[in-house]
Amino acid sequence: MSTLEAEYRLDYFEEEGFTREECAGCGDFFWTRDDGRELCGEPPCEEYSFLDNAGFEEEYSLEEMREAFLSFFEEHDHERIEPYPVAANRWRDDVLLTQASVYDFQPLVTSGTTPPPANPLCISQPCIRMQDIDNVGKTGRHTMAFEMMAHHAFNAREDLENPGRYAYEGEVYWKDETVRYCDAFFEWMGADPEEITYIEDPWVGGGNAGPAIEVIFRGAELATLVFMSMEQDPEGDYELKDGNTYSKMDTYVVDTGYGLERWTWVSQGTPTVYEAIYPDMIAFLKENAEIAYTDAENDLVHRAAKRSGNLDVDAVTNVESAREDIAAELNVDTAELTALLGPLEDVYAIADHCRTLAYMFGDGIVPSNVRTGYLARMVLRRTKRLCDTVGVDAPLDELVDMQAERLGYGNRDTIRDMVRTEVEKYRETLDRGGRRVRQLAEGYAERDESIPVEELLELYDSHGIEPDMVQEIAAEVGASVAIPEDFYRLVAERHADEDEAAETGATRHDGPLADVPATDRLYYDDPEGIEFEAVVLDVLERDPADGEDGKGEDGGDDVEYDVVLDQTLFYPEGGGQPPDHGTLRTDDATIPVTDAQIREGVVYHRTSEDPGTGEMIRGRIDRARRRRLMAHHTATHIVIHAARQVLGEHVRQAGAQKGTDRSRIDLRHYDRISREQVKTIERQANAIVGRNVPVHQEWPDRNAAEAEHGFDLYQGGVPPGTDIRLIHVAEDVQACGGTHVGATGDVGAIKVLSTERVQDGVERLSFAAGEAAITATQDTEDVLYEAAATLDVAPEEVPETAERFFEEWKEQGKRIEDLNEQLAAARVGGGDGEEISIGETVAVCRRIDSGIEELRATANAIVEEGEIAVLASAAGDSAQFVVAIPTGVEVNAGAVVSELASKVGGGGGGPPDFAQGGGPESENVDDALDDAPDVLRQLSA
RNA sequence: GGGCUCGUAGAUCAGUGGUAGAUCACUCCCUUGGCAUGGGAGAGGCCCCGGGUUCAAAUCCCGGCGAGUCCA
Repeated sequence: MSTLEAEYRLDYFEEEGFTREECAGCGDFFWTRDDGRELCGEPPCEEYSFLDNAGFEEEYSLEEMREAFLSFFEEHDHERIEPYPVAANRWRDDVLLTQASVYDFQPLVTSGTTPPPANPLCISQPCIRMQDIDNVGKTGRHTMAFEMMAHHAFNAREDLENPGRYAYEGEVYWKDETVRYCDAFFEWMGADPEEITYIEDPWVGGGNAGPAIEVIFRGAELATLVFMSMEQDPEGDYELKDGNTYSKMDTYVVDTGYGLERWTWVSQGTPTVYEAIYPDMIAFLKENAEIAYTDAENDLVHRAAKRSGNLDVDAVTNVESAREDIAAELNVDTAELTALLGPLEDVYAIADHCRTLAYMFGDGIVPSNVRTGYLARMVLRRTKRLCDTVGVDAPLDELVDMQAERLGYGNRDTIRDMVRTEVEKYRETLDRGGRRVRQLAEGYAERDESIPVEELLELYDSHGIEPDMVQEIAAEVGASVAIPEDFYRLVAERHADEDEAAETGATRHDGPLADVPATDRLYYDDPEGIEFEAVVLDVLERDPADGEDGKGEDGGDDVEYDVVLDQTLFYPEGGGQPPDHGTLRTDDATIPVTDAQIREGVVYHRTSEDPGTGEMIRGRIDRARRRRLMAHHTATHIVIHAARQVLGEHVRQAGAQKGTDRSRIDLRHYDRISREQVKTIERQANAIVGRNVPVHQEWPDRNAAEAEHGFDLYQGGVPPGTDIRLIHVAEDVQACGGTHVGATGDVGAIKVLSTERVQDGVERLSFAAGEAAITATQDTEDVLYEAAATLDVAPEEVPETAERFFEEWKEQGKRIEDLNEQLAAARVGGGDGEEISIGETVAVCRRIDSGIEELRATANAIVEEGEIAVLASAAGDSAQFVVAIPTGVEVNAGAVVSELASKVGGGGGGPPDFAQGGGPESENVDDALDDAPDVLRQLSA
């Protein structure tokens, strides 16, 4: 086993006269030019010493600092790269948000699968870290949004047998040069090199590891230099701090991070980072919230802020107790300090959160109740609450726009629209929640109970109502409530036993793998091709147990095969496009292909017969099926393009499935799609079809393609590789591996069939293309014609007629009710039936074979006369009874009904004055009714 | 992706298997010179849709549609 100590003995340190010291405070090893130095320089061993004592030659704004860094590295042979979106889930599915510059290059570049956009490169990457959200504003140095400036180099070992297997070759630079660049940048900025310390701090994360160095200057960690060079390996020689063993990789990556905000702050030496990075916005917010301090207060705030900046946040988890310590140190009352600092902290947080929101919405995140959309919603609501608390009355969309403008986003109108929509939704949630809580709290107040914790959890979990809000409203109506300390832990407990759903793999091929070269796929060069010749390279028998649970039309136990060819026209399932079907013909047989899957470049053709390895076959694909699939695939691109034109550029594909009869795409959008919008989308889509422009493909270098078309290329995921396939449909360009028609006119027609809200923020559009569009339209028309025939009117009269019928139906219902009452009144006193005396009351026992409504009405009428009603019916399949008792008569109607109903094999009940019941044996109704007088007498006794 | 909650008059909501309700809004009448108001009467419901259980479903069960919310 080996530790990483040797990894830090750099020639550069040697040449520059550095010495290795052990920190007297924390015991970490560090490198310094100052050989008398005992402490590593990082809090808590030392305090920030740049506050009111700027560390560089000049003060820099955020923009100036970014430019200084990037141009410095540009001058030193790095290529400047445009930042990636903050929504990292647009190119990787293991994380939601971009949290570091290296995220941009994971996993495809760091693994060597795909070349980097430049090598070496420098970048300033916007990042969002939600973990620190509670500290933002309070500690003086935490921000949720930040830019990580970085220089990266991607290296591959030079002694590899097969260097061509990685997308980059050889070493660009490694540890010595990295530290040299960092050191040089400090010097260029005018920092005193004696003050810099390089702390040894091995890095481990996500299955990778390597030596790493923290760069400390005046108490602040200004950079981290990570040398990603190892991967987890049970056989590995290096045991690292996570207890796992690691071994060296073939590729190794320089991963650095220089916090733009920190550097800007240190250059200015302001008490908090926020004042250094958003001076204008903070001034605006302070004025808007009418925060003004006297000189004495200002001085106190200033001194407190300096102390906050010095807090070690790892050690101080509780902001409250930290505040007490500061108050004690400054010799002021804690409450007074809180009252003074609270609004300021809120203002800081608002500025930071608005920047976060600008990044999120600017990079195309749409608010929703899942994934990144949910995070955006949480941040937005939190920000809105902060604004309300501190008294900022400027509309939130305006505040976010201030940051969006500063960040140079071009879609500011959409951003504002999304913020406004979200604020409105939040307001509705608060209204709804407020009413619910008020009602609930009043109930508990009346019973003089306090609101239980379970209720609080329910309010939060199911209705999004924060405990604070419950407390506020409870206080108004005089109900008590205790919020437990560990409230959010209890929430987490509620969600503890939810199981994760398994991810569906990229391919459904689950059989054994063939050891053959990648299949030559002919469908890209010959999209119209139907027939081809090929050699059978391998035939793999499938385990019947692996089969698709007997769904195959061929029946249960038949053996199935995966046939591997040297080349094929069969399109394997992928990118939401189903596989081709067709046949393989040998000299003696024509074998149907029912599925085609691809795995590691090899296409597997599913058959129920073995064509024989080594045989020459003629393949033929099902032309009609393929044409329909191609039409739907091209139509998908057209519909997305049209939807973006109609709904906005933020619209992106969140999933798609093509079919032969209909296809669907899920679109990220922050509102329901109206009928009018659907019509416009349909019109625009068909206009593209009508223009009949050629659909063409190209295979450009991915980085060139990204530079030209941006990240919106990847509607359906990011493909690996150096070159990517682009499909141009009119003005629309997408990275796509599917098959397409030759020109938009070949799509024929596009008909949107339905919209459905699949999640908040995701709308599903179903549509049909070509022949299928005609069929779908005909189906819809059939429905209309059928309805028209039933109503015996012309189709165009259907809506009006349906409305009239509905109105008449309602009228008639009322009329029937009315007549029932009249009929009931007329029945009273007259007619057949038995009238008997129960004590001093007359009881009417009568059979009326009609509906229950009529029975009830009649019973009511009889009761009004002061008489007991016992009515029976055997009109339907079953017997029904209604018993009504006038007030003042001591007979329980429920008991009577129950007794009578038992004679027809059923039951019944109801309130003592009016009960109903019945049973299935309608032939016994008369017998039961005959017994009624006895029953009444018995029960009145 | 998963969990939870909700869907009843135009609006807000009661209604735990037995005759569909309240408040506001609406219409009309009375009170007043007019307004605020006060008094009275009335109209307004496929109880989201479809199945199931039951003598009986707004109510219980299953499915769908619509809305909200929390978690990763």
